[in-house]
Amino acid sequence: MAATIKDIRSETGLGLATISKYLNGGNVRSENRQKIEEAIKKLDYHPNETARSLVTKRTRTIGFVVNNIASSFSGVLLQHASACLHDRGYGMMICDSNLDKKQEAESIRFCVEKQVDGILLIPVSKDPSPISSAEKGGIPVVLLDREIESDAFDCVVIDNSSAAERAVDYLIDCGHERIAVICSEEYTGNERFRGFRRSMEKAGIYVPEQYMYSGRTHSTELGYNSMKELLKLKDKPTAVLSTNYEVSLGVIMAINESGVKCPGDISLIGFDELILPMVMNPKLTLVAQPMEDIASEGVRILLQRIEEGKKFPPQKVSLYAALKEGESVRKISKL
Amino acid sequence: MAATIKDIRSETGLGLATISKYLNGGNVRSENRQKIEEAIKKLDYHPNETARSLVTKRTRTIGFVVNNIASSFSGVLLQHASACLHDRGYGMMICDSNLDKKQEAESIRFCVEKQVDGILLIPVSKDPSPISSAEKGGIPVVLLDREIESDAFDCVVIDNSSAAERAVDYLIDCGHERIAVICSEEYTGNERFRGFRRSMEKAGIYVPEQYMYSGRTHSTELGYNSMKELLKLKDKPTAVLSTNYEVSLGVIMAINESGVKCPGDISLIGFDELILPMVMNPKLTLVAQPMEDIASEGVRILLQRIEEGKKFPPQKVSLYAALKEGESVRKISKL
DNA sequence: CTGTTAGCGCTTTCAA
DNA sequence: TTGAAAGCGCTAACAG
Repeated sequence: MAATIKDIRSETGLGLATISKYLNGGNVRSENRQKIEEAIKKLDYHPNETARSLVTKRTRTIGFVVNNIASSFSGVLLQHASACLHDRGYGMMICDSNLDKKQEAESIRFCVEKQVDGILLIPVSKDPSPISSAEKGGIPVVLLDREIESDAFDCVVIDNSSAAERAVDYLIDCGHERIAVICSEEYTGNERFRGFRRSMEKAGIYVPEQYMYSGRTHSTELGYNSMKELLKLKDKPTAVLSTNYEVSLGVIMAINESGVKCPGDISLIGFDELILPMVMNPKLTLVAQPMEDIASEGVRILLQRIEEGKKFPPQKVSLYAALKEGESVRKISKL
Repeated sequence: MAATIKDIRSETGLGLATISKYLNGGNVRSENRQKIEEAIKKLDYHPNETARSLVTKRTRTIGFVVNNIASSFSGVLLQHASACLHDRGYGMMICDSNLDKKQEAESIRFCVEKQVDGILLIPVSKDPSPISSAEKGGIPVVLLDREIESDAFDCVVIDNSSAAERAVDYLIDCGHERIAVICSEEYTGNERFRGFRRSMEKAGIYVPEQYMYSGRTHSTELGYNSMKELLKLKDKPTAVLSTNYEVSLGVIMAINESGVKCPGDISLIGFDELILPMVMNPKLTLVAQPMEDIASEGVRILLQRIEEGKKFPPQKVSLYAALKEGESVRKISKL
């Protein structure tokens, strides 16, 4: 049986309050401090966080509810968030929504019952209703990577539409006009599609229907199938914007399989600087999201919200995502 | 403020014990059952798990301490383990050891203080000492993917050395003799190297020093650098065994960069059927680990251990990893 | 600075 | 079946 604070009392003859105060960094006469420290060492005492939580009503644990734990993107976010939290003495309880609203609601409910102090959420959809249990429980939620249809929550995103716009501007600058886009049908996909449209309109380029793909299927498949279709066209695009990591994987599979050369035959811009773009040949030109900043900002806001409650209005942080040139875009000399 | 069991008492006029019994699935007169259910709905009551844990001494939370959360391998294991645990009503607290023994010890200590019921551990090294805090606390630990220098713990691994042996046998069957190996310097790397040796000895093939690489650097770098060296050799190998996913990424980078053709100029066998092998061209021939089984077996044993304590001896489960043929190995017609 | 006392919200004897 | 009471291990007033 693990030692308790009462064992320390028997060992030292001091009162519980004194020991508790010592444990929480309060002032104790140095003579007593010594005694306590000895007893702690002797008994190998470690505070029971459960008991502590029951009275303080803080578990120093936050829930990380992620739309899809299998995606590399969330893995990296997880890594950074976990590091930030541990640095501040917080633990992280992880739940996978598996791209399903119902599971998302359950995950949040689960976290609330576990009395987490706050929740970091990568939402599945724009629907705020799965979060209701956290709201009722008064548990703050910070949204990561995606907004939802409610401005009641703090939120850290990148400026998806202008990042996509800059990417397409770049393609156009390189001389491309026949540009296709493949995007997932959710928040980031839609935003990035908007940026694509804006850039093309600005340049006065008409985009035929068959250059625009979007879908709700698993992203890698979407990328793969869409690219296959694009390559069948008689009037093929010269460049493709792929709006997320998984889509890019599919696109690359299709390109490789077809024996088409990139960037010789087709140029490609993707999103997210994860492992593949680094190992592929040619190096992928991409929009790099500041993963570490997304995580650390999210954690910072969440902890502040936990400290201060609703003393400040919901924060909407939009981070800048830079375009990183690789070698997957061909520069077409203009006439 | 969230409703408590006392609010239910005020609402129903019943005793705390009765309500508690209902909550825990005990027998209650159906009349009272109704009352309680109504009150729960009306007050939106949800039990406080912290309070419950304090008295039952079970948190229904397990710790997942992972050597390196950034690796795709652990991400997939995480996903499966999390699903298994949630199915059984358990939560998962995640900690990253960041490939560091000290951080591993801290992570385990952290989990113990959080009163987790058990720990799933992908160890950083073979050293059992970081686990001591869990042992002292009487918290069961199940090792995943790697063994350590102690047979006191349950453990789920694959049969690394024979899987590697089969892979090399296959290369030899395909007519290769000049076979190089690149392995990380830790448990799985060493085991797989043993399999490599066994196969080569069996076939009576001498392996020159410069065909064997191992190192403690980050795996992707190791693969990249080693492959670069191999390609400089005048007497190049015709095939390479890469003993883990990250190493393979590096190897592929080096191959791509050098303009060497796979499998035309060089054949490659890797480990782990994750995303890259599926998107790369040619499809990588590899040893596929049964990720889902590793996770579910680990969870099963851990929960059993939590239930039954030391009533049964430490389990050592070794799962079979199958070789999956892709197109990255050239079949050399034998003379 | 120290100790006493009263809980946190729940489960669990034990007697009724 | 039910309820009163004790207590899980700790913190937080409040007196001393």
